[in-house]
Amino acid sequence: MLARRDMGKLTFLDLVDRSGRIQLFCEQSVLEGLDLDLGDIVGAIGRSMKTRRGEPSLRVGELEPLAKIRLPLPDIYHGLTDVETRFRKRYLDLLVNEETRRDALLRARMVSSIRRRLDEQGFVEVETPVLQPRYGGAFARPFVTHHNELDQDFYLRIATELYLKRLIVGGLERVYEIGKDFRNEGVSYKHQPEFTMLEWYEAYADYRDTMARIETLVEAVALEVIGSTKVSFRGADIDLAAPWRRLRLPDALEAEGLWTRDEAELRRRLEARDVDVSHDQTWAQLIDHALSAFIEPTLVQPTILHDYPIELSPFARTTDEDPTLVERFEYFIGGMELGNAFSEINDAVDQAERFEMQQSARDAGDVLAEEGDPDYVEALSYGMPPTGGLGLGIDRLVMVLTGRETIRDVVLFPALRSSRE
RNA sequence: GGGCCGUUAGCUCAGCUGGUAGAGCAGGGGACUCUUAAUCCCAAGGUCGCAGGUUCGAUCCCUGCACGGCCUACCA
Repeated sequence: MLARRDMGKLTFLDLVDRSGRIQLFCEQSVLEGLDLDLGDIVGAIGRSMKTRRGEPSLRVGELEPLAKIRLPLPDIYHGLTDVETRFRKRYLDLLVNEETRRDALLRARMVSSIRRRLDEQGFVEVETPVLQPRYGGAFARPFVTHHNELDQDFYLRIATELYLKRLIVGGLERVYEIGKDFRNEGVSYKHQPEFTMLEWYEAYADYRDTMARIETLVEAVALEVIGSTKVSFRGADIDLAAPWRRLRLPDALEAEGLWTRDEAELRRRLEARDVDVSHDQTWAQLIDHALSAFIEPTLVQPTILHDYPIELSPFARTTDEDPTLVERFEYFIGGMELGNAFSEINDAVDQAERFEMQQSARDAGDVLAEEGDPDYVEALSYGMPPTGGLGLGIDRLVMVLTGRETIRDVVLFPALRSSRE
């Protein structure tokens, strides 16, 4: 019960639930002996009617209190705007801000739409370990925890990649997982320490098949969930309809005058553009930096950026034309990376060599470069079919579909520092 | 990590040049049989984020701290 208008012997109440709002029309006798406050939960039985002003209402015959509010509700008219309170007490945000409720439901519909479509396309949903003895599948710092009985440290997964591909080795052929990944890094409008990731792996597919699958998936999900492929995000009008623009990464950098294999030269060119490259130890890190500073922000309409340097991509197979490039793409919407995909390396020897390349990068000071995973290499030794794999940041797609500008708005309980109370 | 900004009643917000704080909503009491941000009357509601400092006097000026926001840096 979120509004009450007393007219002497007549009382109008607004009852709100997930399905919307209905006005209750109560005569004095119905409310006799009841102590009703805004925020109370009540059940009402009555007949539908229209008031003189034409408002559809329920003429209440019986009103039953179901739950008593004990603390005052935030201002219904102004809503709850204090950002910190909205995040810490999301239940209040949901109670008084309709858009919050709407977007929470939209997220749920989006995830089930994705799930349903993948299921229909022959994918099998699986669950892989969150606690992993070694972490991999992404360049990120992990959270570490400890198992007492086993007396062993575990990492909270930064990706599901390496376990899912073991399932491809095992013959499941099309698998996916939707779950939380954990990365022990900074927070921003598009980063949270725990976030929801979709990864799928498809045997007998390559990155071109995967491009088609993701762009048609996003298009279909948008149509189903918001009824349109057109969205407004961060001040831009965006059309999610397939096919998406394709752009080779070397071409994109070349157009900016930033495509060179010469590390020192690339460093000079970036410095000339006032980029702080002091933290970048390797050519790969410099390229990555150039990409995020000069290319990513320009990719507002959905864009598939493909053919990455081998140094950035320890799990992607090389292109047929150029052994220094791999069959990998990232896709961007609204100047934000939504996900990453590639034709997987399916040869154990190739994979072992890539881990060695990554070890060299670590030795050169890139602390995020992949550590090897001998157990994974062993799995590949039993033969993995050619496979297309993809990751999708679920939270970020929710941002795009809802038009919310920060990831904290699409995660119900975002990570905040504890307040000392 | 750095810079800037914010924190006043349960909520939304005022508060001038330093003189111990106001409103609306919610909550309490009252009037009203068609309201819908209902209206009207009455009363109540405060560790001005926390701790110091300057001052005769601090919500206001200064310092530190906490939490939050934006930018930046870091970051698949």
